[in-house]
Amino acid sequence: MRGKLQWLSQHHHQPPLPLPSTSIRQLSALSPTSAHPRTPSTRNPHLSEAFLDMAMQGFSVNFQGYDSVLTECINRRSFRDGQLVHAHMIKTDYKPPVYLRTRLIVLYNKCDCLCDARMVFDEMPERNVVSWTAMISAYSQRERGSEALSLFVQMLRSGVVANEFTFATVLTMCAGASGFHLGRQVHSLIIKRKCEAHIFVGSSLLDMYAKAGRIQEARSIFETLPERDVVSCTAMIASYAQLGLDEEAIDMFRRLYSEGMCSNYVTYASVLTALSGLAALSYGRQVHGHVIRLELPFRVVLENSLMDMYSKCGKPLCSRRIFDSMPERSTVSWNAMLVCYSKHGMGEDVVELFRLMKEDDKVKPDSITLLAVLSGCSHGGMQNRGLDIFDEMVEGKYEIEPEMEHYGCVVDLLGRAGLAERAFEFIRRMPFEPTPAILGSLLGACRVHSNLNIGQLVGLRLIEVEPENAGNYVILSNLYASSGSWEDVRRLRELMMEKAVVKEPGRSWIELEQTLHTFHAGDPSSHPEKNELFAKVRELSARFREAGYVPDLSCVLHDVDDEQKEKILLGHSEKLALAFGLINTSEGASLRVMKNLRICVDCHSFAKFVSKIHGRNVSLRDKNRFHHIVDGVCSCGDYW
DNA sequence: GTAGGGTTAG
Repeated sequence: MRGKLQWLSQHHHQPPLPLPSTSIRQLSALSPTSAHPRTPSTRNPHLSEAFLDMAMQGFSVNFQGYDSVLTECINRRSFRDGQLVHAHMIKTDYKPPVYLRTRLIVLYNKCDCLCDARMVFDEMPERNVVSWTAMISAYSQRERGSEALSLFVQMLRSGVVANEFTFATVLTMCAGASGFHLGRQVHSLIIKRKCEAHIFVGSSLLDMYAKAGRIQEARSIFETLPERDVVSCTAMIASYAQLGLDEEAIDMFRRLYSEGMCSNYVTYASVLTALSGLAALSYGRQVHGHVIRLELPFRVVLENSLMDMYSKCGKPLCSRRIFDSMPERSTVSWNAMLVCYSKHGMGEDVVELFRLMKEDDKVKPDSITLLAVLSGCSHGGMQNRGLDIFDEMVEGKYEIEPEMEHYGCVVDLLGRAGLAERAFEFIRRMPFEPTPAILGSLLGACRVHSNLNIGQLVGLRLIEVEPENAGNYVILSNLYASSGSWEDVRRLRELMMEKAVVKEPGRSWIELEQTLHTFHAGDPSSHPEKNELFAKVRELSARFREAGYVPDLSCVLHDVDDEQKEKILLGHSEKLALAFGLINTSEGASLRVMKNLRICVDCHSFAKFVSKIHGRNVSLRDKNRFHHIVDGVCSCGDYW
């Protein structure tokens, strides 16, 4: 049961992550200056002026002169000066060689003037691989994939041989599901050209495979790289983290760290993503200590991931402390804080923070902002405010077109307000076909408000479009059970057996003394304290029954008798984790439990009794949100 | 001269 998460155990010979108290100095020594992103050069700030003076006086300029002045313009991203240099070439009838024309492409691209760059490119009497790659890269950086791709094809057809720069650029463009097919073809070409051993090509290649979900292929590319650097190592760690393979991400970080890998701000941002997924608070705090002391550049990015780590570890106040101390904030920073409040059901804080964001001229709300605000209003019991904000959105107040997810939030808002009929009508009038997630949200609302009519309609439709999702059957079964329709519960169970539903195995975990303890539903087999644990859950259940707890058997859809159903319920992973926490912590200590799926009604009720009878604050993170339970009352208002 | 990894949601 302790399983693979043992990397967090204190029994390891070496510290699992570099601890702030012991190894800061060592880490500082490892911190690479070379890996810091390039900053615009500030040397020779008057070169352009000197050039312009000379040009005004009618001097002609030679190759070296143009080269140095263009370099300066590129470094300073000075469009105006660059344009004057370009105009001077034309005026003096200077015919720039390929090299200088390529410099002009780079300059215009850096100044965000893609059209000018393309014009220079089109007017080139001859082109080499560098000028082609510069132009392809320009399109790729501005997310103009189709133009970049068509140029790449033209380049190959014209007989110019692609080099490592070209391949790295094109592969980066192919990262993402839609580019995978092309990426594979590029990979074959790379193998033919024997470019694969190049570290830039290798890291973009592994990233391309990982972003297509092919983590094994990504890993094997990584393992066969002839050398590694901070980018290729970080790409591998980030790939695991982005796919939710958090333990693998941390294992990889530990391995590479022990092998002397350099880390930079991107590495730590990726490590924090993995720690957020695991809700490994004590390790997240250690990383926090590090990044402060290392004084890494790009603080905004790092602080954003720190905020998110604290949020996902159940510490919204810590997130806010970071947010308040930030010298500058991006839209992502605001979004991260809004999402934090939303997941923690802090509706008023969401609304207030959104108000402050609108007052800040430096940032502009985007689609994610509105998603966070709408879902925050829903989870935080501010339904009317949420509906108003959606109306404002439709009116164009935020200049953001509502997308499917925003419509989904409205269904959630209406459902939570007990307006299932209106939500149903809203779905019918939406400009989109409802996704399973939207139908699921309405079904959940019908369960809470015991609306059998609409619930049945929506539930059966949902099972039709998403027959493999066991959660749908369970919620509809809850609904049938609560209205006493036992015959329907039986029929539903048969239907589920027929469709051979495979449920994602339930898993919960709890962090105690820097070790994550994981529990799988119905399987405490390998844990040293298994007997004690099962006995404890039984004992708790019996005690809670005296206080009014009634096991909700409709949460079990197996075709077994009630006694067996109760046994299955007692084996739910979050109950095992809660019992483990009660046994191993001192009286009155808070319990922080994480679950990979949505919490079931019965476990939610069980957790409320834990808090009430044992005087423990329980913080439970499920797939969708946090449940903060104090004295038997949950912050979700029993709606999730 | 041209190039690779990252933070919020789902």
